[in-house]
Amino acid sequence: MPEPLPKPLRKGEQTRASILDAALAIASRDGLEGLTIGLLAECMGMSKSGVFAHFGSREDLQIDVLKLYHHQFEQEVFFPSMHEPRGLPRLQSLFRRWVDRVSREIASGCIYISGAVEYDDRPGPIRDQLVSMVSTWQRSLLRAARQAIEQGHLRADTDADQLVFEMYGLVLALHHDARFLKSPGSASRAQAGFARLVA
Amino acid sequence: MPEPLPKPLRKGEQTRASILDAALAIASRDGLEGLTIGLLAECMGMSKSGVFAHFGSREDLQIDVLKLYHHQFEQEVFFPSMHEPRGLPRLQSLFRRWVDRVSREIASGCIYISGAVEYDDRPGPIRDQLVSMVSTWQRSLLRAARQAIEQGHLRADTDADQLVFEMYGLVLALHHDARFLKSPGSASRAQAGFARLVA
DNA sequence: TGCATAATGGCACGATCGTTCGATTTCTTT
DNA sequence: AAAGAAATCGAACGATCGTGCCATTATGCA
Repeated sequence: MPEPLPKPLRKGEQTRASILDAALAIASRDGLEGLTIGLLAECMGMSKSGVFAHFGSREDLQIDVLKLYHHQFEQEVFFPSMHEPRGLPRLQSLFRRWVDRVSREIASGCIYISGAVEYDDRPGPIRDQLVSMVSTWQRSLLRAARQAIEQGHLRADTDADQLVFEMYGLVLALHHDARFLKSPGSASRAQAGFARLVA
Repeated sequence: MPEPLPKPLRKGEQTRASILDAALAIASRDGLEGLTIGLLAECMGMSKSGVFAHFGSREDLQIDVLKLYHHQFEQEVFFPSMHEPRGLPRLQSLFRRWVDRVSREIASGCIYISGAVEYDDRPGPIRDQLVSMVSTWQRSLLRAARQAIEQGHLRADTDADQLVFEMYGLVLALHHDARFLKSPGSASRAQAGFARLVA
């Protein structure tokens, strides 16, 4: 019997993937709202309609960019930390890898952070997707924090939600000071803040 | 002798001021990049060119909006705190009033915070103005923190820059969680974080 | 090597943007 | 009240946006 789903042919998927890569780079620098079909086409050296044909709409493109970013974030930050033992080591690994990634992103920009500002008052599928991803990430942090408390690595009266709130604040401050104010040494400030948090 | 500078006549200045008010409201909700002449004209019930004539360009309008925001921020947060005694009381007042203002801004949005993301990679006069204002605010916090150390209200080995970094992070987390994630109780989390910082 | 199909380009549309210009209305002052 | 200045409007411009349509080229399989 023949393949009922002939599986989208090679070339298309390949260029689609490299378009998505370029789109992610643009969205990181200029924000998801700055990701424009024309600019993307120019970066790819192809026509607007040629680019457009790979996505049903600009919104679909933006959402695919978000999913790609989420995937990379998981691969780089979340999954490696899951190999650390439960409790404080895992929580520390999550935070360290997170800070490392955002530090490396200073030149480009973190989509979770810029997206939070761009879509804090703009309902729709993009905002929904973004909220879902950020919430997932915060829940992962919360779970690790609670485990660290259970394991006795943190004081028993620690407020896990408050801890995650302040961890997020440290990374937001890092992004703000480093990327906006171009102030050096923000990464070590974030690390120092975390050290004091879990002391 | 006649007035050599007949002083810009009444009507113009008055409508210009109310246009600026509307512009500030729009920029708070949609960001400085979302502040558009057409939208502003619609809000004011007048023509695009009628609105435009009050400002040399859109960029000038945006900068004037920034200056207005800065002025309001000073009036509401900075100046009242200067009546508090030097040291911890003044620092606490600055932080409390700051958090109060951002909390009230949850419905509209804080231009310092959204602007930092919008213009972190977009050089030009608007970014310059924004960086200057935010830097001024951070220096004010830093001065108050140093005075609190001098007065012996904080431990002598306190790192004032680190303290300001973490204070800023708490407010950024408040803005993020409350405005983007619509999560309640963020204001008290920010206050709790500050209390632990100065303990 | 053909042929079907996928991938891309060219072109145009309506909308919106900032901005300009000239006419017109409204205000201020003499 | 008349004159002069200031304020506002209406229409248009070029640019850019997302998107649809159709022709053209490149690709993968028989």
